[in-house]
Amino acid sequence: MFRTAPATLKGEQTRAAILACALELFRERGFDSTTMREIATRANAALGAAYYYFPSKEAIVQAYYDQVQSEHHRRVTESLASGTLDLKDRLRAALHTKLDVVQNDRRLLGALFRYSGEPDHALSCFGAATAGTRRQSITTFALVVGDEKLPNDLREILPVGFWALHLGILLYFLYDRSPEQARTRKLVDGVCALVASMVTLTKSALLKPVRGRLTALVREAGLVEAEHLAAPEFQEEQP
Amino acid sequence: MFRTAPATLKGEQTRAAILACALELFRERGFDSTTMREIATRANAALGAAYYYFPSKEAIVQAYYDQVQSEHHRRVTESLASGTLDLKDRLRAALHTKLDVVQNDRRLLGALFRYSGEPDHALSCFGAATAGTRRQSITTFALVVGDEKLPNDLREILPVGFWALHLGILLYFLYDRSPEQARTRKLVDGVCALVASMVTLTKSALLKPVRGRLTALVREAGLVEAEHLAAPEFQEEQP
DNA sequence: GTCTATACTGAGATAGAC
DNA sequence: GTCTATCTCAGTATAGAC
Repeated sequence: MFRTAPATLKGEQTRAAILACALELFRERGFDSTTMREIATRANAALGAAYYYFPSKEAIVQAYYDQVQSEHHRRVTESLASGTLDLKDRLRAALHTKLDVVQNDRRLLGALFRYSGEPDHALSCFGAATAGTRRQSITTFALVVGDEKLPNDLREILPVGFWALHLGILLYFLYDRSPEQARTRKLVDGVCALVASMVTLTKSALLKPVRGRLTALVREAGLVEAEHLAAPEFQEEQP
Repeated sequence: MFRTAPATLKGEQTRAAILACALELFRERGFDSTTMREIATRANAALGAAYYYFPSKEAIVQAYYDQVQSEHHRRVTESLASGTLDLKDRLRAALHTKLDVVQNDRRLLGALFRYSGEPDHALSCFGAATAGTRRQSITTFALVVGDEKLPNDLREILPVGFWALHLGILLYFLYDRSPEQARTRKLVDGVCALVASMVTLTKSALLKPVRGRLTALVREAGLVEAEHLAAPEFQEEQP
């Protein structure tokens, strides 16, 4: 995604300083109005140093997001450790912890979606280059599914479905101007209750055929790969 | 959204030339690798002229998309004129005609999503500045719902739901490398059949409560406004 | 391998003359 | 309404210090 981790301790410190100062500036002034030169200056480094570690300004946000994700995984693991939560509450925990992690970073999070419509861009959030990040996030949502007693086809698509849902929630969150994004929090609660009900319902005879068609569709569309770890790489060429 | 229509005939011609040449270049070389200088040169205009009519490069794509949308509305109206299609086939017609209109423009369509994560940007596809465009598109999908016999709450949210679905399809389409995006076409067919089945099912006693909760949630989230014409403006401030 | 310093290019965007 | 000149800033290049 970006340059490999620094080998030396000093290198690691420089990289961390650049990342930290960049995030400070993004939070203060937003992503666009922050320049790479300001970032380097605040980090007491030369412009070249910033570009040595991050190939572009957007790559810094991507690095931030990788941190967000590992922190999210940690928190979800922690929340589910007791093993006492049902599906609804596990999903609630996963979505709320995600929001907790990014709560103060709405001004920079938007940059992550900048290349979402460009398949070949290195920073496209659906592109091949970010498949690793995506796979990890889906793995986190696979924890939410856990060993819930579910039909196999549902088990297969639910992690990807939850991941997609969480993207939608993040988008809503970005646009939510209510104090502390309380509106998004409320939406999360409602959505989780609804999703849990729907999952239960798909076991009924009435809905079984629809469930089968849905899962077949998702599979055929290539939206889910083996082991619940989607890497939506589309085959075939058309140059 | 962008500058108002030119007053003079000559002005209108210049604007049209710039738009046409820009689209040519975007199709040939993609959005990013086309420069505003090249666009102006090909249109026999100065760089300043291009910026006089379009405040930014992305604004040109937005102008293109407004054309796409009015053409889409025209085609949908035409397709539904006979009045013989059922809900599934009306939705199919709406989605396929949309794809027909943009079929050869995948290299520029992606730019439309560039500011989707930035609420305040003039070209955010979910932002206040593009509410008009969005409202029109939802109106087109309201035609698909038509006078189908449906519970009122469903009638209220379906146009917005179809519009959101169509955005997802467009995104899939952008990433679809199968020849002529046959894969997307197949997905559309599957999705339409499934959606129609699900709409029918929501009338059953088993699903009525879930339907009520879903529609309540969508309403509370502010995703649908009066008269089926959503303008997702979020209230309250948090400066 | 990890930087500093500096100069340079390209392109989006703007100001102001006409 | 249109053009020329100019600005800003992301990103590159290079040469060298440690």
